[in-house]
Amino acid sequence: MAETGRTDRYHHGNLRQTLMNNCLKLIEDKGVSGFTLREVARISGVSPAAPYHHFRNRTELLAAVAVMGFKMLDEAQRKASEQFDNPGHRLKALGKSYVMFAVNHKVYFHVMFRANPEPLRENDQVMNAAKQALRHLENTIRELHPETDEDNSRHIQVAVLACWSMVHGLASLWMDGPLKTMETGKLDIEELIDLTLGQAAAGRDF
Amino acid sequence: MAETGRTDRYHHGNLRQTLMNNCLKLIEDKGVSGFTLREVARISGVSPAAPYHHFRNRTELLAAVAVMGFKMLDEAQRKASEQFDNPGHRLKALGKSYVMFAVNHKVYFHVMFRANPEPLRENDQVMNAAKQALRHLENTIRELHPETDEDNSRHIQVAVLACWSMVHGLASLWMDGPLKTMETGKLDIEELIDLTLGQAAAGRDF
DNA sequence: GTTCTATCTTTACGGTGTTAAGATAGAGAC
DNA sequence: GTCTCTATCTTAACACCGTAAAGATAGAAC
Repeated sequence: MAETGRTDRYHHGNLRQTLMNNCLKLIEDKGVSGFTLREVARISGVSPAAPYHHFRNRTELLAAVAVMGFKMLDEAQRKASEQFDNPGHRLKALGKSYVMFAVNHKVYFHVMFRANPEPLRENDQVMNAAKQALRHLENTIRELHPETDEDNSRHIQVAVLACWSMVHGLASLWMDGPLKTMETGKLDIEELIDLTLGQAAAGRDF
Repeated sequence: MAETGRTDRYHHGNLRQTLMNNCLKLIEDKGVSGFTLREVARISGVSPAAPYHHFRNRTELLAAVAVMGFKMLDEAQRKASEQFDNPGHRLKALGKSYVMFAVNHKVYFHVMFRANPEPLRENDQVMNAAKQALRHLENTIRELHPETDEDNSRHIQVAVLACWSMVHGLASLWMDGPLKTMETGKLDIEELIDLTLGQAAAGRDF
C-alpha cells in the first residue's frame, strides 16, 4: 500500500510536502502532461481547492518540485566534484554525475527541464536553484583556464556551454527514448556515458 | 490582419492544412502547453468537433505537425551535407544546420521534441520521420570510420550519439532560455555554434 | 436528378484550473 | 478555561477543455 499522506483530521498538518510527494508519484505514473492538480488533491485526501493554500497555482507546485530537484542535482554535483583534485578528472565526474542524475531521477529531471517549460523558466527561485547547480561545472572549467584576460572569459563560457550541451543532450535523448530505439545494442547507460565523454575528450569524430 | 484560413462555406475545403497552420501560430503565441484544440478550431472558423474529421485527437494533430517538422529538418540536413565532400567538414555543417533549424523553427522544434512528449514518441510516423532526419549524420560518421568490424559499428553508434547529444543539447539549452541568462555577452547563436563545435573538435576542456 | 459520402454542426458529458464564501481547529492572550 | 484570531480546510460555482454521438449539408459519382 502506497503512502499517500492522507489524514482524517480536518487540518492535514503536512499538506505542502504531501502534495509535492504525490505530484512526483503522479508524474511517474502518468507522465508530466497527465499530471493534474485535482488528482493530486484527491490522492492526498483533500479537496480540490486545498492546494491553493500552499501554492498559488498548478505551475507553482511544479516549480517547487523543480527547485527541490535542482537542489538534489547541486548536491550530486558537489559530491562528484569532491572525488577528484585534478580538474580534468573532476570535469568528467561532473558530466557523469549530471547524466546519472537524469537517469536515476527521471521524474525530477522532467519537471526541471520540460514540465510546462515556459512558465517555469520565469520563476526566480527555479532559475537561481539551476544556477547554483551549474556552479560546479563553471568553477571546474575556470580552473582549467587559469588565465584571466577578457578573451579567456569568453572561452570559459563557451567551454561551459559545450560541456553542458553534451551532458544535457545525452540526458535528454536518453529520456526522450530515441536512444533506446537506436541500435545501441547491449550498452547500458553508464557504459554509454563513459564512451561518449571519453570520445569527446579524445576530440575524435568532430 | 493575420490569415487564419476561415471560410464561410459549410465545407471548408482545406481544413486539415488550416488546422496545422493555426496550430503552429497558436503555439508560437501561447506556448506548447497553452495550445488548445478548441481554440485552433475557433481561429479556423470551425466548430469544436470539426477537427475530429481530420485528426483522431489533439495528439495526432501535434504528431502531424511534428512529422512536417522532421521532414523540414531532413531537407535542411540534406542540403547541409551536400555542401561538402570532406566528411569532416560535412559533419560540422550538419551540426550547425541542426542547431540553426532549432533556432529558426523554434515552434516546430518544440512540437518535435517536447510537446506532450510521451504520446508523440509512440507514433510510428513521427519516429520514422525522425529516423530519416538523423540518417545524414549517421551516414557521414560511417564515412569517417570506413572499417566495418563489429567493434567498429559500436564506435559508430557512440559517435553518432556524441554528436547528436552535443547539437541537441545546444539547441535545447538555447530554447529553454538558460543560455540567454548565462553571461555569454554579445555572442549570437551562430557564433556560439561555431565556437562550441570548434572547441569540441579540438578536444579541449573535456 | 438522385444517391452516396465526406465534411461539417449541435448537443452533451465528465474532467480541469481557479475563485469566492463559509466552516473548522489549533495557538496565543487573558 | 474561555475567547479570539488566523491559518487551513470545505463546498459550490464558473468557464474552459477534450471528446463522442447524432443530425445537417453539400459536393461528387452515377
